[in-house]
Parts: sequence; C-alpha cells; structure tokens
Amino acid sequence: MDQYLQNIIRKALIEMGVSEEAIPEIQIETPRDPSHGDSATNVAMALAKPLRNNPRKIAEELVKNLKTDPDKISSVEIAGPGFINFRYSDNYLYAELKQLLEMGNEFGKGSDNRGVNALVEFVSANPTGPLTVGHGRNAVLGDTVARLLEWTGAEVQREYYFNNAGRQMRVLGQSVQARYLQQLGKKADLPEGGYEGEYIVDIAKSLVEEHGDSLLNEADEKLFKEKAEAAIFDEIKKTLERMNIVMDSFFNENTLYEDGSIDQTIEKFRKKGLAYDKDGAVWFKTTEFGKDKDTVLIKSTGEPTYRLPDIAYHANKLERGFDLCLDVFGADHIDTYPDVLNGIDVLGYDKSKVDVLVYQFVTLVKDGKPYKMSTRKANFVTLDELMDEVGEDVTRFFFLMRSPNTHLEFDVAQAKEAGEKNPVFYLQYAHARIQSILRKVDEIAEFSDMADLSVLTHDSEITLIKKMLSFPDAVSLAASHREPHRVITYLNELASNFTTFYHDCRIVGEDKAIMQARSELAKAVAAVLRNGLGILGITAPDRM
RNA sequence: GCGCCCGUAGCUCAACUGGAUAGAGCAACUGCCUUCUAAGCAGUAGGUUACAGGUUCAAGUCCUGUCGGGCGUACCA
Repeated sequence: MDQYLQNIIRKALIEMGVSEEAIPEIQIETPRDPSHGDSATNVAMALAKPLRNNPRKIAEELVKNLKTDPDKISSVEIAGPGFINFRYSDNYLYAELKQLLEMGNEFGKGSDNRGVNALVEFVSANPTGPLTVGHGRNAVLGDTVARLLEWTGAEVQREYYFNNAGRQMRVLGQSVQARYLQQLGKKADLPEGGYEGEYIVDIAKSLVEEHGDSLLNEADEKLFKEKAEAAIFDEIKKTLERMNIVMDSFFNENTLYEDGSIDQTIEKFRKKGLAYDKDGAVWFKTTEFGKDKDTVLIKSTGEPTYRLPDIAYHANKLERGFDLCLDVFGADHIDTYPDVLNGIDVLGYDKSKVDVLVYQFVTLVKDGKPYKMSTRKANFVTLDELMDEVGEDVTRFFFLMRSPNTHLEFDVAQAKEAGEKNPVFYLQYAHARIQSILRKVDEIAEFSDMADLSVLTHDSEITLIKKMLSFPDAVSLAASHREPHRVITYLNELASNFTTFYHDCRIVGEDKAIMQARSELAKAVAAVLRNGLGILGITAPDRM
C-alpha cells in the first residue's frame, strides 16, 4: 500500500510540473489518531519551502491531480497544516484479509534481508558457571533478533563464542580441585578469588563418584578444569534449550591461536605501523582513531588481552563470508567495539558488515527490592532457578518487553502472578480464547462455500483487520532496529483490538454467513498471534 | 576529568527515527459474570516529556549548556 501511494503521489507531482529532482522522499505514515485516516503523507509540507507556497495549497493541487483506485482508497482528505490523509476502501481490506488467511503461518515474513547471510553471536559466556539472570537478557535478545532476521528473509547462524584458556578458567579448575580434596576429607582452601558457588561442590562430588580418590595426586588443576568445563557447558546447553535456544556453532577462542590468526593479526598491525612494543607489552595505537590512550594487545606476560582475539575473531567471521555479523553484548563492553571495528578495518575487511546490539543491565527485583548479584560470590540467581519460579514463557517475555537500550527491571513477584499483573498471559489468553470459540463453531456448524468477508462491517471488525495488516510492518521495524519489544507492543495492541471485537460482536449463534466470516476473522487473529509469539519464542496455547 | 547510555503519569515503560490532542500496564476510584474463557471489558483520575536556550511549517524525538542516574575509562573478561 505504501508503495502504491508513493507511486500515485509521485505521478501527481509530476503532473503538477514538479521536476523529478525536486520531489522529496515521499513519507507515508500511519496517523496516531484513526480519525485522521489510515495512511498520511507530509509531502505538501516538505514541498512548501522549495515551491515557496502554502502547504495547504500544494496539498489541494496535489489531491486534484491524484488518481486513486477506488478499490484501494475510499477517501482523500487534507487536514491540519497540510497533511494528506488516505482512507482504505473496505474492498481492499477484505482482499488483504483473504490473502492473510491463505498465507497463515507465513504471514508477516518479509524480504528486507533476503539473501543476507547473517551470523548472530550471543550468550558467549565463558564456562565458569551456570547462566545467570544477567546472561538471560543477552540470550533471549540474541535469539529473538536472530528470529527477526529470519522472518525478514535472512539465513541466520547462531554462534556461541567462548574462551577456556584464561586465568578465570584456571581459577575455576583450582576451585574444583579444592572442593574435591575437601570431599575426601583433606584440608584444602579455595584459591584467591575462587568460585564459591554450590555447583562447584556438585562437580567435585560427581568426580568422587566417578573416580573415587584416584585423582588425589593430580599435580595441577588441568584435569579438574576440563571436567568442570564439560559439566558446566552441559548445563548451559540444557538451560538454553529450555529457553528455546539452540546454537548452531560453538567457537573456541583457542582456534585463533592454533590457526595462527592471532600472530598474523599482530604482524599486519605492525606492518601498518599500528602496533608497537613498550614496557614488554605490545600496544595497539588506538590514539590514531581518536582514543586518549593506546591499548594493550599483548601483556608483558606474553598473554594477549581479550581485544586481540576479539579482532581476529571478527576477521574470522568475515572470512567465513557473512554479510552481517551481529554481536550482542552488555553496556559494559561497549568500549571495545570501536577498537574491534578499527582493527578489522586495518586488516582490510568491510567493517560496515559488523553490527552490534548493546543492551543495558538487568536489575532483579525481589520482594520489591533490587537484588545485587555477583557470579563469583555465589549470590546470583541462575536462569534455571528463575524459570523454575516463573516459567519459560514468562522469562523470555520479560527479557524482551523493554527496549534493549533501557535498564530492565525484572520484578519476580509480578512475573509470578498468574493473572492480571502479568502481561504475557494477556496475549496467550487471547489466542486460547479464539481456539475455544473455533472449537465451538466447529461443533455446531459446517460451511461449504467460501466465506463472504464483506459482511465484516462493524467498527471493531474493521479496526481489527487493519491492525492485522500492519503486522509485517511491525516485524520489519523490529528487525531493522533490532528491537524485539516492538513486536510485543504490536501484539498487545492486536490482542486488545481482538478483545474489543470479542465484546462487541458474537460469533457463535449469529447468522451462518456472519458466523463464518467472523470465524475466519478470528482464525486470522490467531494466526498473527501465533506468528508474533513464535518470533518471541513463546508458546501460543490452545487452552488455558 | 573524559566517553557511551538514560531522565516521559505515583511505579515499570511505549511513542512507527521530526508530525496532528504524548499512550499502555501496575497501583487508586466507579461500574460489568443466566449470553463464544471475568487470566476479561467499560469508565474516572493522573503530565510544563528533568531544567534553560537553539534549529523549523512542526521537537519527547535533532543541536548546545546545566542538573540527576547507570556503565565504562586496567598489562581483568
């Protein structure tokens, strides 16, 4: 529809004698207030200055030259300072609704990202402990944006990047070793900054079960580290699966050392004069890119900082031929992003293919108070515990319901409420209610002919149809902004429109033609709800 | 100090990247279950969009400054 309007407006402008170059981008928008029509354009206002004319006059002339198809547009009005408002004809709505019903589960899919081969990297927590609430937002956002990209036509690979080599992992191994010794009655202390979580003890216990005391004389933590990593990764995968997330690949940072990418990266930097030695360390001249300090790439101990592998990793991704590499990370990592971009730019890759989704922190609210967490101090809340308490659907929904760019307050009490306070159920309830009605219709009536949708003339029916038709736009916007909460906002409006219809119009017991048409309408709503909830990774139950 | 993000109803947040009278949920108040699911609906109340300037036909949205909050500013990840 937008395109159609743009076309006829363009033609009308040319008819008026406006030159091609003078025509601005023709913006079509949906007015907030439905009494202003279904679509509106501001071209007349945008043209006021270049044409040195009153916007309302321009609008009048434009409308005079406009050739609208009555099967699509029923009225054109000029309003306010010079808006041109279009109202869709009912025939257009019925035709579109019919198409929606035919598309069913496909309705809402778009082509913005057709042919795009995308890699979404998310979670990427090192295997030092179970996933916590903090990781939850990352996981759910990443997965949902991946789904949005898929809905707009992209081929998406989900990747989990991890590092099992650093200091943290050694400390983890030592922590498990200490707990193992304690299990066998030996005296052993946790290392400095060791992991205090109960899960470490569990891993140690399972080692005792499996190996008895045969590991008593292990010289270092290596074996314990490996055991811990395997056990923890196992748990992480289970947690993700529970949240409806399946990774396509796990990328070990170590690969980058083994295949020489790390060394090559440093070499290239040196050749370009962007890396140098100082105080036994290797530095990246980030001052060249406007930072106040240079950045260490390799510590004087010989160990690289995370920044170097980060750059090599992104080069690796681009080397694999992805058109879009999307990173999902918390606001605390934002500073590394420009370095990575500059790094791969220096290496000769197209940095515009790398995009980032930054989200703000999550505050867990328990008993009305914010709950402070730290992984090492074991006073964290794991994602599993959270899901045990409030359920999987609610967990996903809460992580998605706010713009990524704003702090998220996760109120456990509110999430636990089965009823009124919990916004998830509003959507699911609408779907279940439709299914219930359709079951009833199935029992009492059989339809042989095609439904005549043109009997749908009630205000709330028309509003509902229009809302459904805007679903593809909502998906497209959510995808391009990487903001899943837009889908939630949309679904809330849709569910609300449906409930209004439900109260205004009956289905069961009406004349057969009306019952049939309204059943079709309800089916369409259910399909859109399912599709939307599907994007969010949330179930659409048939009964509640 | 510097960089990034944020400041909207009592609380948690929207607002289609600059559009028309700033909207939801929760909390408060008033009604509604012999009729397809009341996990619902209708209504009332609640605002100088932190503050001060600026840009233009039009600013919650863009620019500058001030105040307030979060994060970063490591040879930690």
